[in-house]
Amino acid sequence: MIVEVALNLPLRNTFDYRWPDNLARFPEAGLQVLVPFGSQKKGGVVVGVKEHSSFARLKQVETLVDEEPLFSAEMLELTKWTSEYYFCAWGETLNAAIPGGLTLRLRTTFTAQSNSLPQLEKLSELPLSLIRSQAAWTQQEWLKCNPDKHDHQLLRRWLANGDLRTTHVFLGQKAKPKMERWVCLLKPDEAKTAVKRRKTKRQHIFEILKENPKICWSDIQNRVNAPSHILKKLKEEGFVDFFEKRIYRRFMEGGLPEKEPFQALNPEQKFAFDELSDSLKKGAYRTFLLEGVTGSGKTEVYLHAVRAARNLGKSSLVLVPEISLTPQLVNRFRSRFGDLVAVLHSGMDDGERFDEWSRVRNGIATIVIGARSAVFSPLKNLGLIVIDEEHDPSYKQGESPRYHGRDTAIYRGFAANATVLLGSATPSLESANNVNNEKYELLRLTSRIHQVLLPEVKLLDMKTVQSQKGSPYFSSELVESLRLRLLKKEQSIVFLNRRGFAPLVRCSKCETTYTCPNCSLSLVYHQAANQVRCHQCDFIKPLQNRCPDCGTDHVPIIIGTGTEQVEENLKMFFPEARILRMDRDTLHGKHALSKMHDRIRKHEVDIVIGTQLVTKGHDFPEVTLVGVILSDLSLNIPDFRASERTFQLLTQVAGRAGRGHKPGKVLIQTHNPRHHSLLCAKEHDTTKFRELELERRQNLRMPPFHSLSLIVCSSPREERAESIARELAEKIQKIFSQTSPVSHAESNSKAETIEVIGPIEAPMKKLRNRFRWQLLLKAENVRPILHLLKLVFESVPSTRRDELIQIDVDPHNLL
DNA sequence: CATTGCGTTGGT
DNA sequence: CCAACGCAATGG
Repeated sequence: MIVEVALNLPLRNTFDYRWPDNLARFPEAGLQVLVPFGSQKKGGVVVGVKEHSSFARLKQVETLVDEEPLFSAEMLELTKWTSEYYFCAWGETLNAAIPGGLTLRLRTTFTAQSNSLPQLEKLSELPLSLIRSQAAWTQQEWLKCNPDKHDHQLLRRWLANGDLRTTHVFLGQKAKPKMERWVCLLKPDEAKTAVKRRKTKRQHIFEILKENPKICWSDIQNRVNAPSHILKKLKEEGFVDFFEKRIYRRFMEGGLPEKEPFQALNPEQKFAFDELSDSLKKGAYRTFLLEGVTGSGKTEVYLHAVRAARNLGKSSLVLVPEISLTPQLVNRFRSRFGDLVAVLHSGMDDGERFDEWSRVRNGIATIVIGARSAVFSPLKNLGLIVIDEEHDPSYKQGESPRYHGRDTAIYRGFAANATVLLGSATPSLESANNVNNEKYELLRLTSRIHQVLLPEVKLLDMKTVQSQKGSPYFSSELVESLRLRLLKKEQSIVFLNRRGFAPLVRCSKCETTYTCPNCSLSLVYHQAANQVRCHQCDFIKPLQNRCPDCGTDHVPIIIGTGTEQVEENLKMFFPEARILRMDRDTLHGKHALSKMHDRIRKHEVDIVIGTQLVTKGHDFPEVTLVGVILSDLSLNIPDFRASERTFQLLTQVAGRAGRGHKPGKVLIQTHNPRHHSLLCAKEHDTTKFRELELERRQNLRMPPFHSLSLIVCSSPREERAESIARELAEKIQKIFSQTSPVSHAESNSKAETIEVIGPIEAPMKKLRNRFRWQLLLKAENVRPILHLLKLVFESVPSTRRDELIQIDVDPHNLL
């Protein structure tokens, strides 16, 4: 038999291998295997089994990793669709679909072929001592010695001359099932040697076993001191037997939360639920968009829908943006469904994630709640998919495979005849448009539960409003409102979507702003560390009183503001207030975010200042004021989605105000008080915003009315990035002209026309020392674009080792 | 992506 | 003359 294997490489094709007889089982699609590849070995997944191959000389599969397929037919189909739609290698998607701990690990070892390697003494110190001490060493050990350029050169020469050989050893997977040893009683101790006054340990063990005929080894050890040799003896004598039992590591602290009853639904929730329940019963694919303001009880609808699916014997998948995946949310599900819930997110370690994933695969857990990649979780008999905060940009993966979690989930739902429920207070325009097109059905929750009113929103025009003494970034009205909340012992949130102290640093002499040496970006000043940092790469430099450009000693000028500075200002205005800054710089450790949420809920802080992090997470009932500083930041980004993003951020953060019984107030400081994003956010008018923005998008010929794909060419050399992009553009033009007159006429029908924008320099011209040029493809439909991409990349354009062509279908970041 | 082989350059 | 490097192809 011959198998087709998909490898985790950016290659469009699969590779055929012979299936040797000595493997433990017959070939089957979905099995994970280790195969020889060129002079190396690679992990891969069997995606097809066949009898003939068009290749004459086939190598054979080397190792079968597990006797059970890692992927079901359904998952193979879903990952295949994902890689075709997002134009990436199947193997890459397969790799993204499994928990990281299951990726196959290989070790490369170098072995010296003779006692003396030529020119050994030329090595630098550390590598030399390594090689002197051992004749074989691993690549890891070698890299640990920090070999320099010449050391690498020498190594390569040895390999070329045959002085050194490399071998690749298969190490298996990092994550392994955790086993526990159990003891079970086979027969009671006949010889009742109860002569002695004190119980022997042996008798004690028998007593325990009499109570619990099957018990964990460590439980016995906890109750009887050091019984391991006694237990071994008992086994030899045939009284007991040992067996191994798999245990599942859990990320959640503590046990299960207390069981909580389902809340009664209000009429709107009930209507939405009935629709969902109806659809679940019919078992045909349908997608609903549940639009409901913050606090309108969307989660309760999700919970009821999950229960309805469960009552039908169906499993449920709940997708949530990474940062809203807090214990509060998870506990709401766990308090209703207990251990049927599996949680998958990036904060877990490999073992935990592997175990949660295994619980899903083994059918122990039938409800998954997780971030983007959970869309690939191995649920069987899927009935319901919920995508919470459907509009959230974090659903789009920034690196290959560049899939959109929501759109992939919808495809999965379609393929599985499931009911899909998208939830948001501020639906994406894509989804809004799909409602208009009748692809989705709209469900609405218009009132906040407990009759809480929507907060009053006020726009403060920073051009006319009086600003606070001491800080040009605060209006006196915001400061006074904050003061009032402090007096009333109520909480406030100040939102500013920029971290650090100040976004610009300038030399007072030559007036140049400090820029990142690796990226075309300004360096951001961070006061706590007295450093300037690049927010795109890892560049960090202490701030010195010497200009890096002109070299003169001077005091740098700091321009603009960030969360760090706002925190400092607030401390100055309100020395006695308890202030919490919440941004990526204050977030340390895996439970940091939920700890901060806890502190806010316990009213241990008065004012929270933060970036987007404060817009998510769960309700803080005591917050009655939200202030937004520089609300125009997201508006000024040169991206067609800037106004959508701004509207969503403002609505989201405004929704933080007034969730308890006290009415909330929102103050938005802006320089664009007439912009529709701000005006609609002020009026809580998502419908109007949608209408205006959809019209704008139609005029711009942008999504959701047109489909985009972005091709980014990057190289350390600027002219190469440009020439690759130009080469691609030429190739595209050639394909356009080659299309035969007939099909060209067809393709000239409006729906098939593809517009090529570029090649142009990317807005962020340089990133991490790579220059970037881009091409944007635009058409009314994705299909012709995908077809074109296929033709263009049929023959791979020649790129060098350090050059890249990245393709992003439905891009969400055009910078 | 990593490796390999080939043709060029460049220095001895 | 070989070594070093850039470049393109290849992997089953």
